[in-house]
Amino acid sequence: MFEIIAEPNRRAILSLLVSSQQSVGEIERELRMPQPMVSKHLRVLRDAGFVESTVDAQRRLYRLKPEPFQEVDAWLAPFRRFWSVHVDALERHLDRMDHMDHMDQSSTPTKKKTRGRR
Amino acid sequence: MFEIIAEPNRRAILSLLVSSQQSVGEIERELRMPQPMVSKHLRVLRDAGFVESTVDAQRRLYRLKPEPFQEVDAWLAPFRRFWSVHVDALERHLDRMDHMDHMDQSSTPTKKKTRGRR
DNA sequence: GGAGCATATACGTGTCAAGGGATATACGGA
DNA sequence: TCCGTATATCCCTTGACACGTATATGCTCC
Repeated sequence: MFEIIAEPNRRAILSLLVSSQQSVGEIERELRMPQPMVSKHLRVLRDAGFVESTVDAQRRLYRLKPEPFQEVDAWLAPFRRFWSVHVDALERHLDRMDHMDHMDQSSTPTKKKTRGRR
Repeated sequence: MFEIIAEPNRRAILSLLVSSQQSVGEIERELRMPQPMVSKHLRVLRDAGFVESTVDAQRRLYRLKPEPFQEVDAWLAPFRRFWSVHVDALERHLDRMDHMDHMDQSSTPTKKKTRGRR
């Protein structure tokens, strides 16, 4: 699944499809990519469940499917917990600096603090 | 960046480091992976900013860095909007079925609805 | 039914990176 | 200073995949 989105052209195609469904020809024009390459990448994306297609005469319209993205999100979850801990630590650190600023009135013009409290 | 996490062994290493920092030898043992391979993957991860290391005598302790994960999360953001729309659509669909259940008291024992409202 | 467009597949080629093993570097202890 | 441990780097081979070109399939309209 990660191998799929590791390919830049495939990510470009996915980004295109966020706004709305597109035909192969539209993708080909917008990404300036030879048509067989578009079709092949779409094939990979479809096999991996990232997109699905419907037939409209000779055209095929491709649109996103949510499931794989949710899986990526699920993989990311543990790390998200980890990095928010770090953001909290940073916040605490900055809070301490705020306190030091309050105690030290000599006002050496350091960093401005424009953070809001939760 | 996606190429980095596309490699299964590297994802395994990252998952290991979620709980706490680890030395190369510990990773080697837990993942049953030859040591040069561990070092090489760690090198890639470090160059990409996913991990950082500190020296402890002959040991090197590796721990996660949050930034690249936040970038992955940022990339995922537009798609998250997209898939929550779909979840909402599903919710609306199920809500409609709820209404139909209420209107139709013939109570054909279909799916139980155990969803909560937000 | 034939022409033309839209899309898919087949094949050949080059590149790049993972894996394995051997070896180098660095540090701590006797 | 010598040895053992811990980690990093080097070399080589192999496989996978992206890309380009050529060709096949399928549909619409005249």
